Amino acid sequence: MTVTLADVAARAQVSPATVSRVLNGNYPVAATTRERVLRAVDELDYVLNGPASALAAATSDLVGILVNDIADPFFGIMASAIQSEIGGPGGRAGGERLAVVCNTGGSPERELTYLTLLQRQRAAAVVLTGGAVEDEPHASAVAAKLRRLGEAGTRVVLCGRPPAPDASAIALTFDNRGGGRELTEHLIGLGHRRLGYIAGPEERTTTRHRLEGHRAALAAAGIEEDPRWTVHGRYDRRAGYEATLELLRRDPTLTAVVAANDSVALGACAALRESGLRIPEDVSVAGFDDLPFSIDVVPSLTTVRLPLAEAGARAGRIAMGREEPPHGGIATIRGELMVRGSSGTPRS
Amino acid sequence: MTVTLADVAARAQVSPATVSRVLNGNYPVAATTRERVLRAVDELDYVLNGPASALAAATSDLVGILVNDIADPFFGIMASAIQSEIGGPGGRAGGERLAVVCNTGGSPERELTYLTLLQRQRAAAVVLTGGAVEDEPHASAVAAKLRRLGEAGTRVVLCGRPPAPDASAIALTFDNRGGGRELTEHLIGLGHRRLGYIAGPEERTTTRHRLEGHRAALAAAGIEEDPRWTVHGRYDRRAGYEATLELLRRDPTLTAVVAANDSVALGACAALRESGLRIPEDVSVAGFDDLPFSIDVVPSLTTVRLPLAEAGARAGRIAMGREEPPHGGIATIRGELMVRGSSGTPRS
DNA sequence: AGCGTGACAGCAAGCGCTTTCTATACAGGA
DNA sequence: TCCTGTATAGAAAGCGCTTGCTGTCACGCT
Repeated sequence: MTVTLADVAARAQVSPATVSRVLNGNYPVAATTRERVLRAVDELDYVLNGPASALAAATSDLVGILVNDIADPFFGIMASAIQSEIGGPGGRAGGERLAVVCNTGGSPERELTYLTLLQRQRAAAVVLTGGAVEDEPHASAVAAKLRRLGEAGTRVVLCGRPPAPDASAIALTFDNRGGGRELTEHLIGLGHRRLGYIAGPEERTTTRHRLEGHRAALAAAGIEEDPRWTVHGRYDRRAGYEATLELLRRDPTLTAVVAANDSVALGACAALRESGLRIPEDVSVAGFDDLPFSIDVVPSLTTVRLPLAEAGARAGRIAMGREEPPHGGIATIRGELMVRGSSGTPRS
Repeated sequence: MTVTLADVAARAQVSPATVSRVLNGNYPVAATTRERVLRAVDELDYVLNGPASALAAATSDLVGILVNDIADPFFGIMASAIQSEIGGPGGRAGGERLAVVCNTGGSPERELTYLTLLQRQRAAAVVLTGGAVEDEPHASAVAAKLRRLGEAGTRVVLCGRPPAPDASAIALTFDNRGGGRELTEHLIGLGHRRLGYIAGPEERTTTRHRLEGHRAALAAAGIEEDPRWTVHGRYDRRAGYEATLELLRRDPTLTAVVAANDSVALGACAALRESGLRIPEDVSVAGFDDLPFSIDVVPSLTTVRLPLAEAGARAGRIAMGREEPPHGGIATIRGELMVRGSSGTPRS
């Protein structure tokens, strides 16, 4: 039914071994023979059987990219950058690899299952992006799985994710804490003293780090934080919208709202406007990530730019063994404060 | 080194065949035996070898999702919906499938290579999303490849993509033409007579269809189009920004700008504002797709909502054989005009 | 002339699983 | 009691490819 290596070999009048070697190009084959083989491949429209070759060679050309939410540009941008370096089709020549992005939806179980699936496929490399879940049993399960993957020869790289406690994987981490701190310092510098904070889901590292940075800035300025000023929600505009309404309900005198990320900030802006508040005259707003739309909204968003594409590209190269891992296996990538229209001095 | 089926069998004191059957659950195995096997699997921390099982069974649990640009929420949302229905981890129970999204970057070659890679992996199904490239040789190469995939048992579904000429694949198409027409009719209804159009890349079906809809509306209203009113660019904000500047340069009297999609519209808004024009008082703006941010920008964007998530989910179910394909293999999905703040009556 | 030496090509042994067919065991029914 | 049917387990033959090892041949050297 389907064409196999043997068929090609027969047609080219060579042994299957020779065909395999022509296709893999890692063993000397005379030019004329190669030619003959390639012609046969072409004529028969032969396509290598991936599973069979993966089995025989004990390696595969699959590279997994785990993301929390593929519909979120934060992950999309990173995934895109990683993938372009993985050198899937169109990347630099050489082994064509199938870069596959897996959407965990932020669920620890799915993350684990995808990891198992990739392990099952004997993936060549795995890149995990975005914040991790801090739930203890899950965290150690993931760590164990990553260790096992590493032992099996799969290269594991974390991108925008805190290093594993046992440092078993190479990690490119975003300095969420530092960015969060800088952002809030900026607002404090403008004169704000009552700042609401819309945090992400409780159990995520990203959420915690950004919040810690925020609080560190408050503490450094001697501002005592009111527990009512913090609300948790998901990382999307809807959550930002609702959280802002809640914040306003709890304390209408807030002069600034710091959001967990740009999408949340967008929702916050909508809520503020609907509440009749002007930005930034009445309330300042700040985001995080600097996604593409952030500069276009009105007023443009004050935020912390994270070099998502650069980090992704680097992670991709490291995963492919095309770049040296950072010294010590861990690199911290800093964000850059982008001061724009959504932040201003508080109303007196 | 690595644990194999045979190791598990030895430990559980059964034959490899039995272990395989326990794992695949499609053959009667006594409860006590099953139990013993599962315990052994657990104790040895055994993970099935995907390639080996795919080879032996001649099927795999990979499902491919092709997207033009993973960093674009348009595709992210669809991919996410498809994936959740594919029932990757966390989906409904049963066969766990590895849904992999492949980023073609809009390049025909990469699209083709990914298709080959998926064919090589003997993918269970493939979903192609978004507009196709109209370049003839490429189009027929893709069609041929899809046909071959179909013959090999891979289910092929097109989502948000025009049906293949030979109707070889199931297609869920967006009515881009109708949406484009409706949108422009709306603007004409408001009194606009000089409308700029920022189209996507020339060779894409989506671009052409939306533009045709626009022109049909103009023609129906007896408005003769000035060729200077159309500019082509990519589907991103940057392109929208630049195209708008160009449009303004060519004809400063335009009263409306219709963009290829929401991101482009966002860039257009930025350019207009920087040119000192108010929206919609001086110039109306319209987008397409109704991405999540479109309702939050100021002014909120008049656009055509495409049910991306619903379409994706449906495509996913069809790909998994969990929903009947539409009658005739083709379904057209209509968009819905969303009239919002960015469109108004033209300045007299 | 004899022979070491490259440069290629082929043989054949798996890689780890699935699955068909066969074997065994026990329960009823005749 | 013997035979048949049913439930369950095992033996073994691949699935299509890779690769270590074994030729074979044509040179060029001594």
